[in-house]
Amino acid sequence: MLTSASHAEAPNAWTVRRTTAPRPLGHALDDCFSLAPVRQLKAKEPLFAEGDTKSNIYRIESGAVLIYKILNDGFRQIVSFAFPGDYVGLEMSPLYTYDAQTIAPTRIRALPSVALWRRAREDAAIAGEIFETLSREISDARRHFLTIGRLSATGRIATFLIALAHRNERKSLDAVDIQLPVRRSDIADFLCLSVETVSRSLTELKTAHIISLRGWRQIKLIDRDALERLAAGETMLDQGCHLKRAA
Amino acid sequence: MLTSASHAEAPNAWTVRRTTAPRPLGHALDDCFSLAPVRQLKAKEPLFAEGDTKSNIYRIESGAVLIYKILNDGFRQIVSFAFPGDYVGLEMSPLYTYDAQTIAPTRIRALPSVALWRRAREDAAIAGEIFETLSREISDARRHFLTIGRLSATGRIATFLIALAHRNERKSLDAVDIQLPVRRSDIADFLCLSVETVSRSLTELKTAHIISLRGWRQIKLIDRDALERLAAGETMLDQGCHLKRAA
DNA sequence: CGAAGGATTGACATTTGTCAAGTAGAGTGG
DNA sequence: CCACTCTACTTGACAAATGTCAATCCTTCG
Repeated sequence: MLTSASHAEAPNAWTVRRTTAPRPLGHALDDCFSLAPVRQLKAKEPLFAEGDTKSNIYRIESGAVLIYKILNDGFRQIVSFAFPGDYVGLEMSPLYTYDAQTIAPTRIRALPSVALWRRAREDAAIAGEIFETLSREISDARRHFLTIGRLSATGRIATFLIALAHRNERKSLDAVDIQLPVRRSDIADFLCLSVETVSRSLTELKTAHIISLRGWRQIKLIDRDALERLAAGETMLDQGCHLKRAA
Repeated sequence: MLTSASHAEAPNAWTVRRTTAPRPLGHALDDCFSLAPVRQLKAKEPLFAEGDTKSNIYRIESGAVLIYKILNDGFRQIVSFAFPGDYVGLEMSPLYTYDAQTIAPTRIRALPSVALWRRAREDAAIAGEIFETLSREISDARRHFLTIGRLSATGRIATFLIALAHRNERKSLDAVDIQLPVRRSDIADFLCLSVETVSRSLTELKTAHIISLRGWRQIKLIDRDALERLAAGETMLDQGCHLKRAA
């Protein structure tokens, strides 16, 4: 949800030829990477920069990576967060089109892009999984721009929190008590908001007893339905909104 | 620029790998479609709806198609415009994820999606071109969300006009006197603005003598540099802005 | 325990959306 | 060719949302 991912289970044309097997879940792409060497990075280390020749395609093993772009006016736009299992740089281009930097100690596997393309040409299963991953990236990107373009600050935050919850569910982690992997300013740069607005929206959700905060990185989703509604475009006023401003 | 496309030479990373050969432009994908039957549609006819089973992938021969989504709150979000040469529905998914409707009399070719995927499995050249097209869609989608998220109304309009100019250049049409293919409300729904704001921004550009308007659908780009700067994030005040409000 | 970075809050400016007129183009029938 | 009409567009006044700047308050970590 947050980035191009390997979480792979869209039923589609490519999997058709595998329908006989109970889990047409593709591991072919993953397998390519399991042979690749692991690289260990510290926090805040660059992985590559915009304009670099794209030599490798990466898969995150542990940690977290920020994919972003520095705009002319100096602002930073985060395009996606990459977490364990996610691929980075899969889209086909001769150069990296973004900057990438770790935000925590991170282990990655690097596979030379030419090697991957060669294998994709030879093995239709791999090509198919790349199609799937790219298709998912397209729909993620489009969903994200709906989020940015149409939702209020609070709606965007709600969307973000729901996405984190989903991610935790997929990984069998706690989807209620969520450990924020990023700082406020990262959220802001991802959702095209100012840090202040992110902060205000979180406070608003807290005041409405939809979430609760423990420290800066621990968030508890109390009323997930309300979050879903906000993410769907309802406003705080639409809802029966218990306590408009009780405080 | 405006949609997933076959028009293959946006000034970006993609052009680099083609610098050696003058036109290594792939026609394999196009060839697939040239055998497909043509369908004739009137203006305002639906091509498919969100949730329909994806039976066909389309290529526009003439006319124009709107790809959009109706949101919960009734708003319409236009995801892209598809013009002659563009593909529609290429991304891999078992269902259409958007609505599509013609905005003018349109001729399209329809290719069964299973047929295309089969050919892609057999022919690496076709698979490669699909990769490229999808990759371009990803970068278009991301560029678009930068536009939506970071630019003022005027900046977004400028971006849109520049994109139209590029499109016309690619097709050897007039890139200065531009015939708008869409209405204000389509621009608004594409750029996540209200119709009124679109109108005001156009008026502002006209007043600054950056564009001129002849009727509703004819736009002349007078100061393209200024447009480029606005699209890059500069504000009207940043520039030496001849005539702040001379009127 | 103190320092430094990160987060929150408040006051205010700016931008954009909304609602309500009003105007201009395009098409139609006389 | 003109009047009529419908739709698309423009403009204005105002409200709401968000960004900006500045001050202050937490947390974390050394």
